[in-house]
Amino acid sequence: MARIPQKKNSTRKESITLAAARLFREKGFSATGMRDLAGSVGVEAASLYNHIRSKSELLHEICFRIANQFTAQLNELESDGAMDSLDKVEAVLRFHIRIWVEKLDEVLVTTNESRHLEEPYLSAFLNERRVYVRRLETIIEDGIRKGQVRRIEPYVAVLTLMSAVRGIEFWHRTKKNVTAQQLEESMVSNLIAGLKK
Amino acid sequence: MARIPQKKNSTRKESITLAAARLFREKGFSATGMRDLAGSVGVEAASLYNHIRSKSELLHEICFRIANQFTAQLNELESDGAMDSLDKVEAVLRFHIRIWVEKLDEVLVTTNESRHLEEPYLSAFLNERRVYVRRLETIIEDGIRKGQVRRIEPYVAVLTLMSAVRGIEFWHRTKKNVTAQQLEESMVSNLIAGLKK
DNA sequence: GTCTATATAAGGATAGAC
DNA sequence: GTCTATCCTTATATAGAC
Repeated sequence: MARIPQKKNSTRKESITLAAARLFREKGFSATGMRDLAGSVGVEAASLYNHIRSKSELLHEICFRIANQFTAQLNELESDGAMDSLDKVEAVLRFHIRIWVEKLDEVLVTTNESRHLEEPYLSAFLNERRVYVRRLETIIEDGIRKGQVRRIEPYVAVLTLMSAVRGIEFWHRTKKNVTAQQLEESMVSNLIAGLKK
Repeated sequence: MARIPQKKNSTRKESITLAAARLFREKGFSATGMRDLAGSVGVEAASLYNHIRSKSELLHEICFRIANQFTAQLNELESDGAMDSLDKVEAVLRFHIRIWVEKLDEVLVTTNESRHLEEPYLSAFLNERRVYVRRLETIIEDGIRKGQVRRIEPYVAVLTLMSAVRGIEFWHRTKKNVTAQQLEESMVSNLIAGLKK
């Protein structure tokens, strides 16, 4: 009997991956046991191995999926010749904010637990991130040359932007007072104002 | 025979604590074994227990020492009636930057690994942090009232400032191009400009 | 105060019945 | 595809000789 094609997020493996993202975020990769994960999925630990190869594979899946989303968005953005530098920076910033708002588990695991990737994936991941940061620096440098951006260290500016959005982790615990929209606008205006000449 | 009084950072326990901070940062609390720690100190694992009670105790020591430094600086600052709000924010920001530059291991462990504290210390720690953030919000609100600070969400502003400095983690790997001074000035001007009215 | 040896628990992963 | 049972390794921490 032919298998019915399924949407990616309805497969068994996908729901395991998302449960893992949640646990890896809450307890960390090393402190999360396969028995914890099995419990949160509703099976015994041994059963997980019919769907995944190892605990490491889950981390790999989470980290590279997120990394590729960042890279893909930047690719799209850079192919747009009409945008000026400051608008590009803002677009990247808004993308980061939305990922942190919408996919907290996965992006936090990518940020905090990627160090537990096994080689050669760890090196590949770090390299992809290095390249990504350098591309953002180039956009900032371009903005400085064109007089749209203050004369600051491009590297520092990129680090500041990428790190500032990590505060969204704490927003998630107290959403009540500030909506996602307010958060985004407040953060964007705050950070972009700091760049403008 | 009387013991000679020693400076705190020359005791055996202190050097173990600093070695632990380094390992906890690099590998995470859970993934760091007592054998790893013993190896980096130069003894067998069992010998560590003549100086410390448990692995948890080391984490506790690291986290509360840093947390208390932040609180103490804020206490000092707030007792200065002559400073206006924006200057207070800048002073806090500079203090954060310097801690991240000078004590990366300990502040990163405090930030990333404090979740592994045992109760009741975990609750005490989270509460201290909550209070600290609220006090910073108050300073920002004060600045808005007095017309020195743009009308943004105080909570978002505080999260943004406190998170932005985390980028310094990556600066440590590439110090060569940007000095600590440049880093501090670039970050301060960038972030404070975003707040000013 | 440090060592070797070990107690005790928990970790990831596999075998094989159903 | 899920289960029970289990292998094997590693973990924190302790006991007791020196």
